[in-house]
Amino acid sequence: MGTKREDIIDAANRAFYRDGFAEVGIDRVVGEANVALGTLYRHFKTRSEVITAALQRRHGDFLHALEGAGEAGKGADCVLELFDVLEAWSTQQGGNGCFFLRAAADYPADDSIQNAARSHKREYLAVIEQRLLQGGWSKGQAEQLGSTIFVLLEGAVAAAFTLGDGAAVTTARNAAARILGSAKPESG
Amino acid sequence: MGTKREDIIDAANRAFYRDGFAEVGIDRVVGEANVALGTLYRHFKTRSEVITAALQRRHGDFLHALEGAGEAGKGADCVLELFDVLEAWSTQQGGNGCFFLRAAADYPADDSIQNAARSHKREYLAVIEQRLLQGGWSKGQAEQLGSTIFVLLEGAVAAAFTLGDGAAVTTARNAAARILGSAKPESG
DNA sequence: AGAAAAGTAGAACGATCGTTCTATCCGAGT
DNA sequence: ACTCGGATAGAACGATCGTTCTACTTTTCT
Repeated sequence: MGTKREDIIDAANRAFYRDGFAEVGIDRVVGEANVALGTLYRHFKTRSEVITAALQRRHGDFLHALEGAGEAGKGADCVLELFDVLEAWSTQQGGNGCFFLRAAADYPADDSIQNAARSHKREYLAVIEQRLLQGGWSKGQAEQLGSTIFVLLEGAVAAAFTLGDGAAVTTARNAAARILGSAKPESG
Repeated sequence: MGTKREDIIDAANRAFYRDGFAEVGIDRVVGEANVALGTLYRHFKTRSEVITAALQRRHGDFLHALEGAGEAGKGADCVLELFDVLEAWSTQQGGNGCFFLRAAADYPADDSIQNAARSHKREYLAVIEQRLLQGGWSKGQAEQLGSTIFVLLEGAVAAAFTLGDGAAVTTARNAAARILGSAKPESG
């Protein structure tokens, strides 16, 4: 059905993520989506709605990628697999940093964009904590370790963007492994 | 002398960092700088030059803040003080994430902006490695640990922005302390 | 088949934006 | 006193952008 709508959202995701919100306009999005201008404005009331839809779609895709791997792991492995998913995801997307942070920073006055970014990060953190619980850590440990893993994952995408390669994800993964190893679920 | 120029750069830093590149124009900068439009264009040839100057100024201020603290520490302390400086800096600036990453993401086709962001991060990483050397770690350890500390620092500002409070910096600092503790310079 | 909905190409509009220009004014230096 | 470089306010311009509109064609549904 709404395949045109999906095309627009896909194109918006690619264009905005690759070239930045400041440099791509609606015309670039319709051009990359192979869609008429009127079609976009039939599906979305405003540019802000396009961006919000792109964020929501990316959130769904990312969560799907997260849940598609590492659910069977035990101990630290099911947490560390988050880094593997992130590395594949980041390089596949182009390694231009976190799309949600970029959108939130560019449109601090846009409530729907702020909401999309905030709720994404909340759910992301929740997934991390759930993996820690699944790995055998207690609820209190999961909250504490979850924040640390979250910082490492966020730092990984930021550093990968800055340094231009995905080695930072491996660095973050190693750090996470060391920290998880020194706070084993058996010993807590 | 060039106090008007400084006013413009200051205002650009505040406005762009607070409200994002997509939402603030040259008129907002001149308005916040209490300066005439012609004055801005006497000092800068283009908007891109204003942004680049803002980045360079912020780089200088940040490095100055870094070098102003923790130079006397020994061992892990002189590295961990980077987190303390970052926390003060981040909350003082408003906690809207890394200005350089945001600029680099928004203007991927602007060479001077890309250069300013890239060289900032390079120097930042160099400061971290220098602190590790100062703390007694070997050159090889400094490079390896430096990447990890860098990831933690980058993750700290990103997470602080997302979660809205500075607790992420403390989380990152604790993680850094644990990692530095398990790779003591005496034992390497 | 026929009607309703969705899509297309492109013109058009109003607003905004980056940039330039004009005219005037102020302050410092020989 | 006269000039000259920097500052000011604001008009002006061309480009772009987001959004709407028109006219036409295609798809979809019953």
